Amino acid sequence: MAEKITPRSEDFSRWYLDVIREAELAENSPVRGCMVIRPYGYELWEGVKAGLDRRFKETGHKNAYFPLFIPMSFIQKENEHVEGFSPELAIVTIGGGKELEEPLVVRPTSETIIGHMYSRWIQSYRDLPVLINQWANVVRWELRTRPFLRTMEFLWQEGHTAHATAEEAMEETLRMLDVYADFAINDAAIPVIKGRKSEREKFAGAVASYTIEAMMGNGWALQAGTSHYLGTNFARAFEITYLDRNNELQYCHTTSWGVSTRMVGAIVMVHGDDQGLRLPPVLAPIQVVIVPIWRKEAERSQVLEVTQQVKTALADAGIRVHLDDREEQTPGFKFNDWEMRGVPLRVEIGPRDVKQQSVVLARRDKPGKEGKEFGVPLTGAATRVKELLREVQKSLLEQATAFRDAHTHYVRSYEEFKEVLNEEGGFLRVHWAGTSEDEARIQEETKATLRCLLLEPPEGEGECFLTGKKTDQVAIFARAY
RNA sequence: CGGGGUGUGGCGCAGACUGGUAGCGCGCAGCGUUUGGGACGCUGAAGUCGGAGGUUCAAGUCCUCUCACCCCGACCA
Repeated sequence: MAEKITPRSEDFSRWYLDVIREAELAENSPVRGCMVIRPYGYELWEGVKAGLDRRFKETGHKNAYFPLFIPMSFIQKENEHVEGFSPELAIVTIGGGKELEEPLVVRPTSETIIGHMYSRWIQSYRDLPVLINQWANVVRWELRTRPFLRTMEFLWQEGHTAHATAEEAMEETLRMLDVYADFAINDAAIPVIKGRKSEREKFAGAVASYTIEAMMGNGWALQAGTSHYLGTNFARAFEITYLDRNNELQYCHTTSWGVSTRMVGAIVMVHGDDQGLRLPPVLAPIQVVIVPIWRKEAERSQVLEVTQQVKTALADAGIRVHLDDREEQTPGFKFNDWEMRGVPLRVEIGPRDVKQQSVVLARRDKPGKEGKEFGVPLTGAATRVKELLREVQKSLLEQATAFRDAHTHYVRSYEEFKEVLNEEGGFLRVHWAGTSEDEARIQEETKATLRCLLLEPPEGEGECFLTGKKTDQVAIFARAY
């Protein structure tokens, strides 16, 4: 049978597109730059949503919904914000067959309209903080798109909070960055680096932007989530004010933070291998697939009876299980098919197993025989499956961490920087005291960008690899999506 | 927006230079044999050859125009 997935080593970008197509996560749409998220891909996104939403609720946030359309004038109220977004806005100028008096912007993000509402809702310090999140779609007119990583329309959540003081707002900004990191590491099994964006890379309108950066399987970086401290920029633009205890009018300090369907792309690119997807059990739509095997008609009913029992036992144990009883496919085909779709664990049940009252378990994170366990007693199967799911989750995180660490290099000079980047790629860890112009030059010459400045670098003081100046600031540079 | 490429059953492609009744693989449907790592046989359905115009007795093939998509570079969750 023809190979449907290009090997990763041959062409990573092609591999990524192949996996997304073959695993039926998403497909290109008739509209250029947009994608259709198919049920399996959407279930994965629902897993991401569930993990994040739970954490948002636990940290005191409520969900709400704001409109898709934003008056043009709102976007124009905050200077940097307009400049940052105007090239990528989709604008509605005709409605109901008539030219609109004021064009409506299809939201690229909702700071402005939410700011407008906050100015009405917030009067007193007693109204603060306001902690709201919304799940929504947004549109940015991108020229160069890639499924999940960058599409013209994408799904995300955007949190928007308002606080009395800068300290509180900053605390919130960093708290949500921690929430993102916790989700990425524990649910998505993606090791991420928390850091601050440089002036050049920060969000348009923010005072400071923070990021979680992940390394993809080709050594490139991906910003998997961002959290912004907006200072009083939007409060001033939208007059979000409150009276403090001394009856004095003050501007609120606001934050915003977002994670998008890009996270799905990250999961694909961090864990996937030449066989296809490898999904972390916490997020996998199907955690366990059962494949029945038989030769003769007599064996069929016996085998199916046992697979049905196991399915029930696993479902009762709270495991997302699927029984693949298709008769038109051979077991071998099913093995490959479900591996390609990234199901973490497979249960094989054939006549031999029925006789011994046992099952065969195969884990996705380890190839072939190495990942198989034979003769697992039927009675203890659910317990063993649960253990293995935990192990697979842990193992995926370990593998990704080991990969990232193996491809992260501390460099001391620009020469070394270029050499390592060319020969190995990956993350370049440097002491950094350069300017935005230096950053631009590095990008031009090497295509690497400053991904983030580490929050608490363990290195201590050193010399900037570019300028030689003493600094305790440590940065990660990398090629990025 | 600059550079490169491709449009032919659902998908991947051949056919084009040299014009002469549209073909292959996969997939799909039916039947039978199969089933512990991507099964096989037989039968069958399915294509205005991206679009428009032109040359010609005759155009998937030659000419002109046009549209769309993909890939590589400048901006971005």
